[in-house]
Amino acid sequence: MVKSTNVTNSIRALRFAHGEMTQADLAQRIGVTRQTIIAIEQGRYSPSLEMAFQISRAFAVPLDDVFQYPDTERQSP
Amino acid sequence: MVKSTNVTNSIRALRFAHGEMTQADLAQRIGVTRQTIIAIEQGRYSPSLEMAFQISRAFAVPLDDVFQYPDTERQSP
DNA sequence: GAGCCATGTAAAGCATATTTGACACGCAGT
DNA sequence: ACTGCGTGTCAAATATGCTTTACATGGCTC
Repeated sequence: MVKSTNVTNSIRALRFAHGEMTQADLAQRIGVTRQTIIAIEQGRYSPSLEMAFQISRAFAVPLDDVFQYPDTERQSP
Repeated sequence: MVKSTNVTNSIRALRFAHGEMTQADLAQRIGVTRQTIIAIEQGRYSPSLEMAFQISRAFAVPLDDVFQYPDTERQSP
């Protein structure tokens, strides 16, 4: 498996929209490492559902507002 | 870490609400194994975000309709 | 120019999710 | 009683998420 992930996110945008929150800040607030935030923010892999919920809650927005799932996305049509 | 998961779901209910869809059916439709469906349905572990999106899409409902995340869940208040 | 801060990269290792295959049980139909 | 189906369980193997540590860069301040 070489594909990174199909889920995109708006974390970076939300971070700035929430008072210049840094990656480290967000990481701490959620309870994960900075690494994890970086990787997710860059779409290297999709987080666990729990992580996703925590992130969306950190920004006080619905989950669908943070993560977008592109259409029916076939692996290899 | 011994806790299984904090995320609950309504998969079983949705399956029946969608024409007696069996676990195997759902698994195939989503592209995972029956094992995975069983485990998630029983809350043994929380799926990846992608999996969650696929499941909710299989039922044509918003993600928050399938998975619920309990309050602010503190590990040890 | 030295020092701090925010961000990015990399590798090793542990934890968890997902797969595969096999078996058990209750229930309906023949 | 036998068969098929939906569900559940167990165990081992592979894949992926997450952590830890360490180092590199650009921008900023002093």
